[in-house]
Amino acid sequence: MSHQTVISIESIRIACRNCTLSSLCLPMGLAPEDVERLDGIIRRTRPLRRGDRPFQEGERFRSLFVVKTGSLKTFAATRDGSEQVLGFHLPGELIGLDGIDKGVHACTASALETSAICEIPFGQLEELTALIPSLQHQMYRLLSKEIGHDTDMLLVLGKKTAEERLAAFLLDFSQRLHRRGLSATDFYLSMSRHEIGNYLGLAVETVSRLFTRFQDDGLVHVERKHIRLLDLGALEAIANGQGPCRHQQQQR
Amino acid sequence: MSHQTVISIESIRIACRNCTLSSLCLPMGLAPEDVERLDGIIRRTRPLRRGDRPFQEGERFRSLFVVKTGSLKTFAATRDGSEQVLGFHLPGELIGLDGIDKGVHACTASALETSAICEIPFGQLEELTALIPSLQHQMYRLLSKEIGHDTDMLLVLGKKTAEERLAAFLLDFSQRLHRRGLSATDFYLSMSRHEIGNYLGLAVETVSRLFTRFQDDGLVHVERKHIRLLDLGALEAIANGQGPCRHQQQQR
DNA sequence: CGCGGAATTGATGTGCATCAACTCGGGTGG
DNA sequence: CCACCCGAGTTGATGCACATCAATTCCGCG
Repeated sequence: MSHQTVISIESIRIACRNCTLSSLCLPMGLAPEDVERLDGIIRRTRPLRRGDRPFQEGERFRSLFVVKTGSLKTFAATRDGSEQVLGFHLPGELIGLDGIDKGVHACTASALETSAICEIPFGQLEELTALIPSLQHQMYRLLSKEIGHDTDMLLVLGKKTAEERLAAFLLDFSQRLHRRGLSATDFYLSMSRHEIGNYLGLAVETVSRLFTRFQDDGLVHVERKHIRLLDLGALEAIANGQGPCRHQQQQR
Repeated sequence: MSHQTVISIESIRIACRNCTLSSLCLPMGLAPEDVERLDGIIRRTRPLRRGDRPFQEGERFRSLFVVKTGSLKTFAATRDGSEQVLGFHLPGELIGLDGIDKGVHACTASALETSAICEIPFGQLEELTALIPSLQHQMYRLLSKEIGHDTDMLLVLGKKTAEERLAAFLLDFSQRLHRRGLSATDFYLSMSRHEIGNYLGLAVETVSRLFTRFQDDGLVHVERKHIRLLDLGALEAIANGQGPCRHQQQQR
């Protein structure tokens, strides 16, 4: 038991470096000693259980967080009581960026399953980025990437039909998993149908119906949270609005 | 005539400083000599006429742009031929941020009217931010602010009804104008109804109908592009989903 | 003055939300 | 270990908000 614990702590250390590496360093190529310095300011936090919240909307912003294992969602409360799911976050992804501006977290993060995250105190990160140009560039890129993803979502919510949205969602998820070395066609969705619907601006029932329709059409195999994508090409066609059931393109 | 030209060039110089000041420096308080250095890398560009495009989707990313006068829209093409308006940009606002990540502009900017903008070569800006911590912080804040605005829009597109969207749009516009020292209740919309509808995920006809309905209800006065907001409180109530015509809150 | 795109207004259709009933699965306690 | 229970998910029936289609009107511009 204690033997296992030692192993697991060590593996977390490694995972922590790896994940920092993958999201902050890898794409730009950071010098090893700089990786060391970055690693020096990262704090390990205790593992999260389903529903645990590393930060909440309105809380003072102090740190960014990197997902190490598991998955989280972020959401914001609307003034009328309900909430909008803003994103689902997989290992290697950075969350909390929207808190930098006002110094207050603009959304809440919640673990969808047992997960591990790293905390990066933002003040220290800023000092470091001023010293390491490539790290600064990487930070700009990450923030910009987040903007790009959000504008993609604007397009989805503003222009796409229900089935286009779900197809786009499945493909996005698939690609992000694939980038982390996991299967692009066989995975588990850690979030509920309700959360998917909320994220996509659809009712739960619509999401459910679409899953069955996609399955009937042989595009996917659905078994509760276990998803297998059977026809990526057809899903892409649907996501891009070239699916079967469009009479003609809506021009709003 | 030549006298006028001299005056106008001088006033552009001043406007250029002012606008840089307002969007990049003012909120953080930058030392005067640093403002000078920032000003040193900013390039004036020739004035834009309606439809001119400072940058286009797919083009190599080199610079950010600050709106000095007038207004622009940004939009992205969807794979099926239509386009999604991503935002409208007023004096003092920074555009092009979404190009940093991939080094390629992710959207196209287009002037809605005769406008003036400044170009900020991003490479030089990066060098400068590494030297001036408060400027670096300001850049992080600006990028984060953009993310925050996008997530606000996600909420609008994902959860709100047509009238909530238009009310939210008018209020957002009003507040942004007010922050630049203009009237919050009396202004001109430089974009067409079609562009508003596209931005809000609505058909032109719906936008038009809502304008007349709001006018009939005494909330606004509409005269083509000239808008006067008559009841900010009621508009806010509508934008927040507490408007009159909701039977009960939808819980998707 | 007359043309053409933008905006408005009305009539009709439909995609998806909503309401409702039922099934499934997994966790709990007896 | 099984019966129960409760939330998650599915499926069907209905309604409505908004898109779409169509017909004017309005305004800017040549």
